[in-house]
Amino acid sequence: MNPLFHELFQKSRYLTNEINLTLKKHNLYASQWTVLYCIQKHGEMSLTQIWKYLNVEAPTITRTVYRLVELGWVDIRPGKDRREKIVHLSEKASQDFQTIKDSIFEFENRMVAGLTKEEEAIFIELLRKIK
Amino acid sequence: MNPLFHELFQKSRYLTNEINLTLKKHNLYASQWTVLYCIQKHGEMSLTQIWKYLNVEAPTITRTVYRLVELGWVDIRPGKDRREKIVHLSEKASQDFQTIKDSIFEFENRMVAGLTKEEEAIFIELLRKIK
DNA sequence: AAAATATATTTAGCTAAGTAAATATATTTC
DNA sequence: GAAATATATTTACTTAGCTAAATATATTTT
Repeated sequence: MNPLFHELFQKSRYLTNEINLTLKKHNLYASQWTVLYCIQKHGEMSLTQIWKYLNVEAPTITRTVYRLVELGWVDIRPGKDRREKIVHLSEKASQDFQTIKDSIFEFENRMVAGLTKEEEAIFIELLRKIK
Repeated sequence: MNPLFHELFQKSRYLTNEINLTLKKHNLYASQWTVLYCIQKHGEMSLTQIWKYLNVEAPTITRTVYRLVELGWVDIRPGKDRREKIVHLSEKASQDFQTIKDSIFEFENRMVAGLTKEEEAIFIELLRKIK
């Protein structure tokens, strides 16, 4: 395999594992946090809005959101369109949000500490050229 | 989330999906191909050699290799150390290998067509700085 | 040689992605 | 307004990674 792809996949796996480790103290997994973050940013969202925004398939979001409901991080209410379900952060999630966001922020900064701001920009640019 | 991480995860997912699409005509999945490629390259390998080389956990390789046995891509024989299992390509896999390798090669080149060789090198270098 | 430790693999169970097809409700077309 | 089509969500099942703990065989220590 082209080393570029090999390295990219390895790093992606490494980073999700490290994020999971960081989130462990908050009893969250990476994908769960991604959904929480996305909902917090947009106020409240339907399932469809979430999966379209995150660019994953619908069943993935159904599953993750229902797990988040079970764990008490989000609540679901019906929308005006009776097909759709609107997801919003629970009281608990709203309270804990900033603390969790801070640990993730700290983690992310640690991971890119070896890159200058310019290199970060170049990296993203190159990443976008792979398609 | 830092856009760098967001883009990296998205691209990683996009690429595995595209590789799966490319491999579909050969009735293979990305991770199965990765294992086949690795075995072909090294002649034959024990399970431990495979997972250490690919940098994943042992149970992941156990599962993938046994699926490959079921599908007729690899065979397993005992090693001299009676704990270990040696995996090698089947007749079928050896025959089809070059064709599959060619489609993957074609796919990879298409994906990096937007980058110069120099940019590829820079990309890998930056990727390695994230840690 | 027996006990302790190490290594190779497996089992069980979790998150996380995917596809294909089913179900329920809305919207559009005839 | 009924039929056809579209949209939102769910269900069932697959690959693909992970951790923790079990099992079997080797190696080292005592």
